[in-house]
Amino acid sequence: MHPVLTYTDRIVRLEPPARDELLRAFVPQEFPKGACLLRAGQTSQHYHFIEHGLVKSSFYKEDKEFIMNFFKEPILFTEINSYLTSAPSKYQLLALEPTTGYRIARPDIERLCRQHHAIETLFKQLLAFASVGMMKRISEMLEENATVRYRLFVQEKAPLLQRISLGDLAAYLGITQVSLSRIRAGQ
Amino acid sequence: MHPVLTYTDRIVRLEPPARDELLRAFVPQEFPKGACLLRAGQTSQHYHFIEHGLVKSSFYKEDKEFIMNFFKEPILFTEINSYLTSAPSKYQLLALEPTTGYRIARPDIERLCRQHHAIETLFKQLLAFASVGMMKRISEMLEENATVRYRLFVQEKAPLLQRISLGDLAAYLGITQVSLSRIRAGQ
DNA sequence: TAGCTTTTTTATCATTTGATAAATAGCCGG
DNA sequence: CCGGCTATTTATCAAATGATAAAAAAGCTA
Repeated sequence: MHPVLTYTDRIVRLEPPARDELLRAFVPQEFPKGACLLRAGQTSQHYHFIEHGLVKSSFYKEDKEFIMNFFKEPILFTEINSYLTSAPSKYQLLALEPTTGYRIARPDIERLCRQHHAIETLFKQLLAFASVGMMKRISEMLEENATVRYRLFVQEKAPLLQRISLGDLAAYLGITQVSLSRIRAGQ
Repeated sequence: MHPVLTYTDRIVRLEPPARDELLRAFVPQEFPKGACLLRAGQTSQHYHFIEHGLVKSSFYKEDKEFIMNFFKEPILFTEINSYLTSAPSKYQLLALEPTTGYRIARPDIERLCRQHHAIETLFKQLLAFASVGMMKRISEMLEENATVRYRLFVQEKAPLLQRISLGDLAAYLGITQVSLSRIRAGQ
């Protein structure tokens, strides 16, 4: 089965016409390590499905990078803010590993959401997943200091930990890499 | 026109059958100041429409309160995490002012979302708004210190500022009330 | 208005995190 | 295997924030 359908089947059941039309709208994509799926300043016009690989969503503030999220296979995602508001993105999407997958353009998504109620349900569910994740993130940033947030990340995202640099982990935790090194050393 | 429809009309256009059925599912609600719309530990089973009033979503960590968000009229919202996962809520919803409005139960929402594509679109849009807001929040917490986050709040949410205590603002910013007082004093 | 409670401010000291620089370790291409 | 990158650690000092206590201000109610 097509990897996009393997993924969407676990979220919502699509009838054959919806499945077929959805698949026709997805275009294969391939990115070497370090390539940008979306540059800051561009508008997010696609959802991306990652079949293999890892992508980070990040932005820069005065030469310091901060990471909003990591997206690893299999996942269907986009830079939501720019996608929803049509504003230029503050964030870039950058492949941390050689990444392959597919993408679908917003006009196709909007048309398919209008034509097939179940596809609208699918994209609503994607927003629901994103909301749950962001709420957890905000909650942790409010109540836990960097040391605890680091431990939680290690506990809950152990497989991801093997694939990202400590610098990127620090940028995700919202601290400097030097601070993270200190935390790892145990004070 | 019914205040719920005045609100939803600005998000998505509903046809008369959908409008009527939607309205029939909303039940009037009234809360005095200090009342709980949802207690921590309960499962979030409703969306709430606030016609007049103000509600905070917050949780406690070792006697310290942290605030996830303020919801002021007019708004249709819920504690999303518990609503979506059916898990007991970590968060409470508490009226900061005498609050009036309506609520709609999850089984009704699910039925209406199945029956009326446009109602599904409406609730998808509510998730979209929530996502945009949370992304901005995460972004700010990563890149700005408490002083800047305070200034941004004052700039962007001036009307809300008049209606909440400094203690609640500190709990929203993720700092102690004493720290916020120091920030306001200007170092 | 007096007295009580709650909110906000001020002060002091401890802890966490940042900035910077330098040392060490790891990695990769020739 | 060497040399040069890049990533990570260590060290030092500064800045931001927390914890605690107490004072001052504001609000409420009898």
